[in-house]
Amino acid sequence: MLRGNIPARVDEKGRLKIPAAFLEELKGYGEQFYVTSETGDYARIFPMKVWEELESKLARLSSHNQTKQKFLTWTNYYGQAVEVDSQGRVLIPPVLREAAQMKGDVDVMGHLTYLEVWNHSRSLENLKKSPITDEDLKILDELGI
Amino acid sequence: MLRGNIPARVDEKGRLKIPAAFLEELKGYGEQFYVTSETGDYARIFPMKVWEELESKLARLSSHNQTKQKFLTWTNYYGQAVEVDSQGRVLIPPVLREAAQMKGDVDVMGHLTYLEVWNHSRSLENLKKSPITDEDLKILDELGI
DNA sequence: AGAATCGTGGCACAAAGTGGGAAGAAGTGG
DNA sequence: CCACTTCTTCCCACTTTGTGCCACGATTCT
Repeated sequence: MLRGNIPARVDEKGRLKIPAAFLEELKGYGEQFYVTSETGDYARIFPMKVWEELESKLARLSSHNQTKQKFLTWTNYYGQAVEVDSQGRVLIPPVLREAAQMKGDVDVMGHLTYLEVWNHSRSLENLKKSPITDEDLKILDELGI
Repeated sequence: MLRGNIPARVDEKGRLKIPAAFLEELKGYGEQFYVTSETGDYARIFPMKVWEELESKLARLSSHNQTKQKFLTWTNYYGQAVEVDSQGRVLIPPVLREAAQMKGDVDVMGHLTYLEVWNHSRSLENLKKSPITDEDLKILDELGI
């Protein structure tokens, strides 16, 4: 399972080196990945199999389901199938590279079955937006966490 | 169960030697650990199994639960899976090393199922900020402690 | 006091990350 | 349909970071 955050860089050519710790975990899935986003604020990197499962879940929904349609429209817009190269790098598709500001310093976070990549400064802004309050701590405490 | 406080040091390379007393207690859990923090003020070292249990507790909550989301956002940001080496050391991930000032003297405290590590001088400040008040003593007394 | 264990630091090797060049492929415009 | 440009991919080399190993010093236990 993919967990935690490893800082990385996207080079001039839009290539992202997948941190070794994640690559190790992902190597059971082959070289095929699907890179996309729902919003364009970040990039999500799915092993192709994981994405296909997600697709088949969607397929069970009615084709008139608005939410499903929207999701597919956006993920299609930003999406592209990619392969990792021999040095463990993937090329971020230009559309997403632009939208999610995939250049320079980025944070690569594990989300159990896929990776989520944020532009580093955008990631910080995002954190600031969700501070943990004393109230939150109390709730967590009640849950035994 | 992990209890008490043992001073330790983080070396130049960001490695923390887990005090032998705690290591003994932890050896049933294997070499995999998850190092993270909610706030970045300290580091928490969870045996992977303990962390996974915590994750599954969270999984039972709605994905719209704000507190859960915040908690995961932060712990994911600071988190990284690590292994203890043959000498009982773990590498503190760079992000946390920076945020929680994991260098030089630190205090390693047992919290029953995980360890909490504070920069020593920060730990002192923290203690001073939360003195036990007469009010607290009264409450403890009522609880028969 | 002696033996054993624990913590600490240093060093050397290995692995991971980074960047750049050049060849190849794809796309564009004349 | 060809020439040119741009983007991608592959490969190599350098730098940084992490890891394993060993040895010394301190501490504890007997």
